[in-house]
Amino acid sequence: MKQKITLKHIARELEVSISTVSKALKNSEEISRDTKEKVQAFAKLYNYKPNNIAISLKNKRTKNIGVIIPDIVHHFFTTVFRGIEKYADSHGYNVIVCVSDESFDKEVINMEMLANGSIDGFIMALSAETQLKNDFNHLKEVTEQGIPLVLFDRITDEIECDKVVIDDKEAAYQAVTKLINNGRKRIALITTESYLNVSEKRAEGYFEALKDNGLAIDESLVLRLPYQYEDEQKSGKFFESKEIDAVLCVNEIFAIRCMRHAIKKGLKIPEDISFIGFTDGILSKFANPRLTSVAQHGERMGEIAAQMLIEKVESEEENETYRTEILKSTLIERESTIN
Amino acid sequence: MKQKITLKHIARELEVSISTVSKALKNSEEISRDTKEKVQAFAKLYNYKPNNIAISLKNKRTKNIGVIIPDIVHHFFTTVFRGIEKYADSHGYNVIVCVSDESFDKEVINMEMLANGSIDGFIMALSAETQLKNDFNHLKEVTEQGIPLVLFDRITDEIECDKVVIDDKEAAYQAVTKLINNGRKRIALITTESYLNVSEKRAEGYFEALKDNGLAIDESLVLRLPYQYEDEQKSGKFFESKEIDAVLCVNEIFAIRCMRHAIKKGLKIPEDISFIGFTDGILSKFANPRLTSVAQHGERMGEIAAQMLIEKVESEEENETYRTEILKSTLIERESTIN
DNA sequence: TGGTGTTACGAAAACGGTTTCGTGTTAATA
DNA sequence: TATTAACACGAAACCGTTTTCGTAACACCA
Repeated sequence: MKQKITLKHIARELEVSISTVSKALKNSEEISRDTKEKVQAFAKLYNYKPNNIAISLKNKRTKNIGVIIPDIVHHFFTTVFRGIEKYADSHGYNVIVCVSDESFDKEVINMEMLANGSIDGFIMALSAETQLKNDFNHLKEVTEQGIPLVLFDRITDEIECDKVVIDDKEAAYQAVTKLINNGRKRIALITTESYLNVSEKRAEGYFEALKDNGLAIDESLVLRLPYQYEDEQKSGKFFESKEIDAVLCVNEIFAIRCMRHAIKKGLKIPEDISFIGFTDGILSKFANPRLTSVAQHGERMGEIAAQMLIEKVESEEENETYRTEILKSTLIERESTIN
Repeated sequence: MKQKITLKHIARELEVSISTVSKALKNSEEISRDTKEKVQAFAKLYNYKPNNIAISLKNKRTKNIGVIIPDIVHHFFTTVFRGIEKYADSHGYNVIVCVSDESFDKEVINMEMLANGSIDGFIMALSAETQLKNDFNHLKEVTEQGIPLVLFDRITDEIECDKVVIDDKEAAYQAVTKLINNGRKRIALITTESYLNVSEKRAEGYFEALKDNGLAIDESLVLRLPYQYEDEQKSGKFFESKEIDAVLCVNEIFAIRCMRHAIKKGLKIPEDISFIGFTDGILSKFANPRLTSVAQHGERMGEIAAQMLIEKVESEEENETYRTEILKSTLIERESTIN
């Protein structure tokens, strides 16, 4: 087993001091040509690479970013993660991921773990439970310690920090407006049961668009489903019993499932009933019919989050100004709506 | 900004030595009841948490696992990752993810980066480019340094280390056999162009099943597509020109796309033509018709990989025995085949 | 010859912990 | 009373770096 070589080894071997080796490797002016060449040659020969941990301890900078997300088998989060990783990697940072599993406790534990020196800053999307409990002390503690934090998608107003979101309300508004312009009158909203910031925003946009276009708000056209629903009974009944000519779903899975119900009922998509989903993921693209969907530009979101974080991490002064970046979403029109 | 408190602070405040504080916090026998209580109370009050980096440096153990995968926006890898994260988390380990983006160079750079002290071991799936180049020096270097390595899914025989795979060949064999038992005679294989270990194995199983069942091997029924293909021309033509009654696809995207071609051609699934895909992901489940697919049990795979790695990391002796775990895959039958 | 300035290097502190070993104080024992 | 053991703690080394500061050796100049 080849042992990793350290400054100490080089120093001993070349009969110079550790400081000399360290300086020689950094091409310091202090060291003579001869010595530098000797040291550098030796280091290259034995493939010396400084120990990251030691450097982290010394510099009090780890070059690690902590990412905490509710789930990883989830297209949108994965997309954001890719953006984060991409930006981080190209700027010399590594990414440590923790999955909160929508659990408040796991979120807290993971944060505390990472906050003890493992990372230089956090990027996170709140777990459903955290949003429900409305308890953000763990975030507060971290920011009070001066650890930069960037929130994305699932955010809260209670914490002052940088944030990146998409214009959920606006996106829903536009989507519903489009449906109305296509002549749709009875537009359903399929949303989540549990309290999620984003779902609420989308619902707001839905209601506002109806109102602004002079359509009555009919609460019976709003269906709330469990976030991870497997049981199709509830949505099945909904489709059987209602007369609907368009549907806005807050995610693509809801949309795909509901399209099935519609097809089973004998409805033609998009002629009899139109569908628009959120999260323009793999399902929207490959569904049959292909689903018109609100693209959230997750990768861009991740890049922006990473950029915001790294800027804060690397800025010397404690900049107490935070910004919230609002990304424009895009409606990707496909076969489930009339063009 | 609340500064993080260290042993030194506590020692100064309580007018004892750093060693005493350290021992008191670990409930050492050496320290008197009084002192221990005093120190522990103080530590709790100021919410003292040891610095991970310092501990890592001292122990030469980071409690971090490095995971290098070709892509993260990819259902199977994500699933494996979830298994890894889950097991790691429950055993006190954090996970650092790097994405190789199917690039050899990125894989090498990321590995070297992490190998300098950041992690205790690696779990990885090789990039396509690495498999093509057949260059595994970076893996060799790492293992020679005594850093444990577990390979999953995209593996190589050139490196001695723990491995986890599914029985790709067997799975393909079973799938094709099933199609044959359903009376299918002209079974196509849609696979990848680039060299991927797994695709080759699946092709082997396909051929062997045909042979064992007395069906002629017709190379014109094998279609090779670029890994990330967007252009549907090639597969479109293939379906137009061939008489086929069943298709085995090495991933679900290929399957979904090809089902579209078949439907467009006026074929009925599964009556006229059956489809089986690999990677039982979200697409298989929600496709229309739902796709019969080989479940690779990614999460289980990740758990096993993590378990193997952590065992190696924590075992004192340099155990030079490696094992290859072969997971059984499962054929999930849905609407795209006849039951 | 004494003073000054370079040059080239080493000692040591620091980052924040853990751990070994030495030692002063007290109490028990011969 | 002298010896010994137990107790409770501190000093210091160590992990692998970086960086500040001190200084030996030499050259140069007046």
